[in-house]
Amino acid sequence: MPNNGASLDRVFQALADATRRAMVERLVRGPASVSDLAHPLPMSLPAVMQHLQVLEACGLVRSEKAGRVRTCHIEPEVLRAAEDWIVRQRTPWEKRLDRLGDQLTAPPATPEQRSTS
Amino acid sequence: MPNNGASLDRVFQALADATRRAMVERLVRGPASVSDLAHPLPMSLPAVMQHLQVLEACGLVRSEKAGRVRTCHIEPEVLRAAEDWIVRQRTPWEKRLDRLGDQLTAPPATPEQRSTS
DNA sequence: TGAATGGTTAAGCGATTACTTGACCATTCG
DNA sequence: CGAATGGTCAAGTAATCGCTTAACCATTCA
Repeated sequence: MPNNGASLDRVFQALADATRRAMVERLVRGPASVSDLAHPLPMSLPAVMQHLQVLEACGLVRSEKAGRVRTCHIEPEVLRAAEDWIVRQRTPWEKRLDRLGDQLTAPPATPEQRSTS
Repeated sequence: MPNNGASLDRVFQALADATRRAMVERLVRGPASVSDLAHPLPMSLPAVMQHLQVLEACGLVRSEKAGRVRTCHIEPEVLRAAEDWIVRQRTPWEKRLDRLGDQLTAPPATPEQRSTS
């Protein structure tokens, strides 16, 4: 289960594009077809398809085809995984700020010790 | 103030790389020099420098040089901006789930209306 | 002074991105 | 049937990415 690093790569990479974020913003308001997604975007349909493939590759979006129309919907858990990583970063530096309150006058100390040398 | 699209692009792009995320994970535990950052990473110093430049370009990290050592620290507000975008997406689909509870039996309706045609 | 340490610059390279155009397939409907 | 609609495939391209090596500068210290 690639719930780890490589998949976070893909999720953040997917979110690193304004077009794709716009597609996500659209999909959180409800499912949409590929051309619904494409309609407000200033690019060709194949381009939108490629963005959609990026979103699907990282699990952020899923889609099924019924007749000739493919309907896309968002997969909120993956969005949540990205959020979780960020939140997990916040916790350590919040703790650090606590300790900073305790020992504001402590010596600068070693900011980071070299492993063995 | 580029609190908007283009800067979110850069932040997510910065986070879309495992090396850069590792650097962030390190920095949330406290400031570090460039070579501190580089030490656990399987790549050359210049490569780390380039990653650092990406992190600085999006405001996620700041650094000052004292003597011959450059000390880097994280800039939590930018991390927060990325988190905020994700959270803002969660809200609409949570609301959507509420409405879904109300009208589970409603007609499929128009998933998205074409603008004018 | 001169060597070690810490960082920086520049050039180059293969891989990946974000598109494009053009052709094409499949479903639906007059 | 045959045209319109919705989507897909393939190839090409310019720009960006992640990394390397080699050379170099600046601070510190024996």
